[in-house]
Amino acid sequence: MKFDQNKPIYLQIVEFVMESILTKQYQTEERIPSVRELAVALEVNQNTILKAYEHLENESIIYKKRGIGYFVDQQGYDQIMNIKRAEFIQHTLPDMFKNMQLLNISLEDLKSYFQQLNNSS
Amino acid sequence: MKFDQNKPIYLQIVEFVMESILTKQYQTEERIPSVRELAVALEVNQNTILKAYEHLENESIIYKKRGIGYFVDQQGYDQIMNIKRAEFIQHTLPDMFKNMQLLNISLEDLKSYFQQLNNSS
Amino acid sequence: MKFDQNKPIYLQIVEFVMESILTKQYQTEERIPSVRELAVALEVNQNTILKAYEHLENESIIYKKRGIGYFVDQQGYDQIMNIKRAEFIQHTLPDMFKNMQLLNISLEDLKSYFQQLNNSS
Amino acid sequence: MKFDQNKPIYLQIVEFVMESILTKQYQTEERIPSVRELAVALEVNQNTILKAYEHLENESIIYKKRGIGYFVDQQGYDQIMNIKRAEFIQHTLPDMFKNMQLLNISLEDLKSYFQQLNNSS
DNA sequence: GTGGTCTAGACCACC
DNA sequence: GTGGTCTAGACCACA
Repeated sequence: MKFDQNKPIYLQIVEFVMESILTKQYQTEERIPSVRELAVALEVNQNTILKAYEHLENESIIYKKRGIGYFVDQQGYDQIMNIKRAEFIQHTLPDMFKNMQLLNISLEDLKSYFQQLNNSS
Repeated sequence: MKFDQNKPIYLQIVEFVMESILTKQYQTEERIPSVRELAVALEVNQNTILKAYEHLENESIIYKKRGIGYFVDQQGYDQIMNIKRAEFIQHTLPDMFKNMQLLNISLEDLKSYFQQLNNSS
Repeated sequence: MKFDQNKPIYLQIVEFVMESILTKQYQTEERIPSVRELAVALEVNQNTILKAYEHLENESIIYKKRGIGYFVDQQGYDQIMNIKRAEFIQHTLPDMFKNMQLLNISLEDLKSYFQQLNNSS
Repeated sequence: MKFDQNKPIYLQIVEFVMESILTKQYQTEERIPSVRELAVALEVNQNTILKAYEHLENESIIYKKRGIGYFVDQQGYDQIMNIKRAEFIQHTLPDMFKNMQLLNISLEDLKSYFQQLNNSS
């Protein structure tokens, strides 16, 4: 996996796990990869994975069973939705609207970008 | 001026100068405040201002004359637009579209958010 | 290491690192000394080393990994060659030819200087 | 006149005057432009011209008559030749030979560069 | 006056 | 451990 050097790696891993849960790759109450496994898979220090998992644990998205591993919390999916929705409305949207004004981009332009991205992916 | 504690001050100053140019408060080829002046005005160290100015100089947004000061580059305005546009298309947009899919938000929803923000401001 | 008092120390460090790469003392993708290490070794402030490294990073000669260190960029060697070649052709050469005319020195004279220097070294 | 922002302007003016003397545009014992005149002509601060003239005076290349102006010294021409020759041999040449080795440029290559420049000028 | 370099030292986030 | 930000203050060359 390639990481953006401008954002903390552990936060990018948090994102990665969140998306895996949102897309149901990790189901509710299912065990997620161990710290070691993921560290090897992503070619990252174990401490970095641990920090990401602790972060997710603090947000009640995953929980750990001692000696066994980390599991997707029952309320994990909903928690992620809440967090993502809040961030979207409080940061992503205002930020985007501000830039649209500065760059003179209209909602119509947005629509065509949207279609372009959909076609290419 | 109050600074966001989560972002480097010098980058916030970079933003500040860019917006001053975008809004024509600093005109093309006009002299911008000296390092010392701005340091006093913003209550930060001179080195912090200098770092911001050097950053802007690297992006060809401002240039310096020895012993005189910093000036808005002829192509400064366009450079800022290029930078902002690139960031918008490469990061803001894909990020937003991805979140829209995950959060199940449609373009129609976006439109109504847009109108809400416009009314309230 | 002794520094020439007429040139900024950080630029002399830039030169030093470049030559270490050119002479293969630092190999491609190899880690170079940490900011602190080099600061101690050269007896200068950490900020001075950092400034040199940032300069080299801007020229795509080295790159950094968060929390790990600086590494020689894949294209580092070529970049240095490009920079040095450009400087040679745009500055050193025209400067020399101009002086040769003013001082009435011919290409033949140059050849003998060249041989003198080679013999003495 | 356009100045290289990387070198002190007053030194570039020193160069300019030296070349004017070498090419006999300013003859021995002839009066050179007044500080004010040259300042206007080159669009530079008078202090800058003054600094250049004082520098040239220190090297016995020009001398001043109070209330009248600056004049090319009797030994001015020879002085310039000495200075330029010394600099050429001590700095320009070794610097160039060093770069030639690093860049893998031979004396033959130099010859062709030389002819190119002669043709284009 | 202007920008620029450098230091010593503190403090931070990240790996 | 790593890089990075920031400060206070000194000192310099240049216009």
